[in-house]
Amino acid sequence: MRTRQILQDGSGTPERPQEIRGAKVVRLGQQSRAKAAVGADAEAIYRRILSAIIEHRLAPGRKLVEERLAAVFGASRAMIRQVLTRLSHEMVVTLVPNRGAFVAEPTVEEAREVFEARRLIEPALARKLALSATPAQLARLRELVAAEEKARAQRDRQQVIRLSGEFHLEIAEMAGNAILARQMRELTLLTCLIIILYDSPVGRACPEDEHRRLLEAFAQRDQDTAAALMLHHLDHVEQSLDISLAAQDDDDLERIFS
Amino acid sequence: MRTRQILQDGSGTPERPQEIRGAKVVRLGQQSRAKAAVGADAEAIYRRILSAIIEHRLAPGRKLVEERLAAVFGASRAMIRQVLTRLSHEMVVTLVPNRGAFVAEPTVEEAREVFEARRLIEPALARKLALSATPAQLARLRELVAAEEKARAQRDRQQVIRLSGEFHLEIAEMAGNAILARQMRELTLLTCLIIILYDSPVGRACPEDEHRRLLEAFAQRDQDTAAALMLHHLDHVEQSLDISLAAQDDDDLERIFS
DNA sequence: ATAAACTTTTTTGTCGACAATTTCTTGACT
DNA sequence: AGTCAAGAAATTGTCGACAAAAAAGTTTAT
Repeated sequence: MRTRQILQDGSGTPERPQEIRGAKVVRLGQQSRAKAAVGADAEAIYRRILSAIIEHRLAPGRKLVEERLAAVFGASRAMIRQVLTRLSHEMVVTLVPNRGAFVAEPTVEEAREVFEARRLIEPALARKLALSATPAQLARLRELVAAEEKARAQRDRQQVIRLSGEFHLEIAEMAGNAILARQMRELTLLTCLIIILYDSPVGRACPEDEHRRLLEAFAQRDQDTAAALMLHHLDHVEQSLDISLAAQDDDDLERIFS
Repeated sequence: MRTRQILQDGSGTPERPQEIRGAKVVRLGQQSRAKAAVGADAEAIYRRILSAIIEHRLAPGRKLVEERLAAVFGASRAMIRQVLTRLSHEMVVTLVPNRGAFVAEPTVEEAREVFEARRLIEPALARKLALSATPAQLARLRELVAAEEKARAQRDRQQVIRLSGEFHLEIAEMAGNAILARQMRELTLLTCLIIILYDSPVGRACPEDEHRRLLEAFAQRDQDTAAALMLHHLDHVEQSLDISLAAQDDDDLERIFS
């Protein structure tokens, strides 16, 4: 993956002193190729943990013990702590006082809310991008869709989820509203967790070519179609979860008696 | 708050710490009456600093020196640091590596983006609330509007800004989507900063009774009117800033040559 | 055998100290 | 004077140590 120059990330936009700043662009946490067992800045650790969560190597609910992580990354506990608080602000990790950090487990209610939020925001972003997309941007999106289709062909479900999220995030960033892009990043990350949690392994026929059709609408500057497709796509993804949303209720037994 | 029973499984480490969460509801940082010079948990410090920023006692761009704050609140520097990173994640404070923390100064571009985001989200929330508002909720909103009108009558501009933000935030929370409410909190906080920065002292005729009319639409369960009023209101507020948005360009001299 | 009470171990929370960096001050030079 | 450089002061970044809390393990009594 190439390092792209986009100003974003959860820790706030660097106001006045525009550049300074590490400048590393953090997407949905693609795994860093360098295995680098030692020497680690907070940014790198952040990305590796995020990757592990997105790629489901750290399952939702999993406890993240500070000292353990510190040992793994050859970092101090303070640094791990810093990373965990950042992840908790991004809602990927739940921080429970005196208990520790856990990979977030969005509830069914939260899942519904996330999709409701996305339905409000993303069609509007699609509309914007349809109006303004440059050839370079379209090429970049095509690249992502191609990678996703390839991963799908190889039945690499984790990569499909990650790349699909990245596709939506890229659209948000291209739409030219950094604030909304930031919020979409949160929603996209949450969506990855939700899919991991609530996706039914049976009815797997989700986005298929919907991303590609969306892309075509961008290319043709067809705002209405782009917005409509995006809305439909989101509904589609949410629908594919509904089955398990119901099934999940059984699992809530412990929560009911508390 | 209740402590929930967490089931720890032998092999892996799946747990579910759902929803213990901060629990304390933090609004836009109403000033705590207790001046409490000593003994301070992170939450209290957070609220006091946020209050100071919202109420413009800490102006945008102002540097926040850790040790100074630690002395003021009788807390350790580590604790201040924790609060500052939280504020930076909420975009109220900008954290510059090796330089320190500064009260955020949203750019004109960011201001535009914030209002664009709000136009997408808030009319939908207004529509939802119009459908579901309970008498108690309406009473609470009436209370807020009354307080705002009183502050306006007393020409207490800071309180007007704060209460106005609180009104919008309350609507977001009542609308029944916690994710969106959270995002609206960020946007509302940013809006407070934006108004402080870019409000023209001349054309002061902003929301007037718009909040009250919105409230009436809720009371009558008139979804369409509520959404339309909200949209109009947001445009109105943004318009009132436009004059200074242009004027601000002059001020950007330093930014241009950097 | 079960459950409560106690003890040990693990894990998190907090602080102060030291190193690295930036900012301010002083002084020399053109 | 103005600019630059070196030193001093202030400020941030990082770490390890200790205290507090929770979890796991052990004993004891019923």
